[in-house]
Amino acid sequence: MKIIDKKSHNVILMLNLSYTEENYLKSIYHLSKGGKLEVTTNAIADNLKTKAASVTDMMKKLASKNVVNYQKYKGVNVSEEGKKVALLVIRKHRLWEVFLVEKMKFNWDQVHEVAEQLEHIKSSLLIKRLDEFLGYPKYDPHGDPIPDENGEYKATPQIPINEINIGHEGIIVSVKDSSSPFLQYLDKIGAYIGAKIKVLDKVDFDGSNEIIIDNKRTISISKQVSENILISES
Amino acid sequence: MKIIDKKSHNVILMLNLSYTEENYLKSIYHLSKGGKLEVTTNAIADNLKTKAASVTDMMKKLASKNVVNYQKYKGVNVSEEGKKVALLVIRKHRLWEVFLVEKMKFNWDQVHEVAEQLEHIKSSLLIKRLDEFLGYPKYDPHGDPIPDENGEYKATPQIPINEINIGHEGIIVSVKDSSSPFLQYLDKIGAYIGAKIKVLDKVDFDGSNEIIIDNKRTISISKQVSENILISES
DNA sequence: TATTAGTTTTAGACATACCTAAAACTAAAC
DNA sequence: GTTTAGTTTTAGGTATGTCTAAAACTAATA
Repeated sequence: MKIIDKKSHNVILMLNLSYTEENYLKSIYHLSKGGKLEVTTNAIADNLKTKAASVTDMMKKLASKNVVNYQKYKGVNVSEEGKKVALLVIRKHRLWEVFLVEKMKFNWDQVHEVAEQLEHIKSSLLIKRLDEFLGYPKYDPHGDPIPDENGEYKATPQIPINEINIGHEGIIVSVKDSSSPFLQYLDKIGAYIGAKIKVLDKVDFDGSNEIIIDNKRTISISKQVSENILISES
Repeated sequence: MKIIDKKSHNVILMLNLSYTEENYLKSIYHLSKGGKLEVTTNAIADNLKTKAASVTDMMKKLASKNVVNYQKYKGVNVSEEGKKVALLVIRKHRLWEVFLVEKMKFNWDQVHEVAEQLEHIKSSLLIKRLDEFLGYPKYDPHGDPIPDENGEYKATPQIPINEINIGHEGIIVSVKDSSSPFLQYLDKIGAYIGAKIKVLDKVDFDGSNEIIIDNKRTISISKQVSENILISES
């Protein structure tokens, strides 16, 4: 269906994609790292827990709708139009995650399944109002950036704790050292991906940092540890 | 799938009904006035804008899942289990409508379409928290009662304005017609759920009613309009 | 009671999204 | 250049929910 936007007089393609088609686009967008890499059939099948043959069928359909660029045996990627769809779904997913954690008091590990459903609700007004209601958040509870209405977002700068200034806070998004002893140490102190960290104090002579985790647990971590925990500042 | 409820030790049938099946149950529940009347195939087809043949197919399927009582040519009704499903969907629909109006600043006439989608989100925790977040509302923005977790609600005696005697007054609790044009008309004349209405005069020859809204605005409404505004007399 | 109009069901198709199994293709090893 | 292992596509089939057209049934009228 082609409709004319009365304001811009541009031709807009009204894409009415199914829940399933939206999920495929989102998967391809993620696997291609935002459209940068070609994605294989098997990678999509693994990601969506389906079979390669089903993926091939869907690629033909999405190609016919011009939301992916697909050539037999040559892999697939999102088209410009498909990228917009994927980014809108991601925007909705992450806004709903913020809503669930901030307003519905969900834990960060309870939000994903429900957000997978909510991301397909079709109402541009709702998304606009939800964004406003939540105070135009830039990051979701996992520290991932929320695309704006135009699909634009800045990649999260990931900063080690030792580079965060006193009083600043953020979310643990990654670790540099993923050895077992280090991860066990993180577990012991109650640090995990998604945990909220605030830097309370920095000790000059040994480079250690005093931090509070999830506004609950105050702890001092060594310079070495603080260099290996990456934070997305908020 | 049968699971055992740890608290009650009762066997619970985990019904995983589709979006479509839920809509059929809701429709049958409404058309049967809460399970009181037998519902015909054509009535369901009209209500869901589908065809009688499709309804028959679905009735067989819902009967096999024990959520409706169905006998060929004899009409259909919700079973006890089906009634629970229908009431949960209605509860979710109405809670989301309150959310959209109170928190998302939607107008009355904008909520229905979106609530039709949101009512199928599967998360009992979300509904519990949403209910809490909204302050345990008893009525939706159209004045319809919201069933509690057990599916119970009290029906308010709702009387159309044309049946209210001269000099009597009450509160608008609901509307029969919830089409966009009608809701916009109500908005225009300053009528809303919760508004105080007093019937000042009734004109016999055309059935129109002269009313005063909130002791401020005196207006004449047609017979048609007065039949579609429901009042709780006080 | 027989007819008939309207309702409901059945039969057979279609689209979506999935599957398995076999065929086609790619790319790397020999 | 062949072989081969792995990937991808095709072919054909399944389940869901829809449809049209025809058959079956109900209930009201003659």
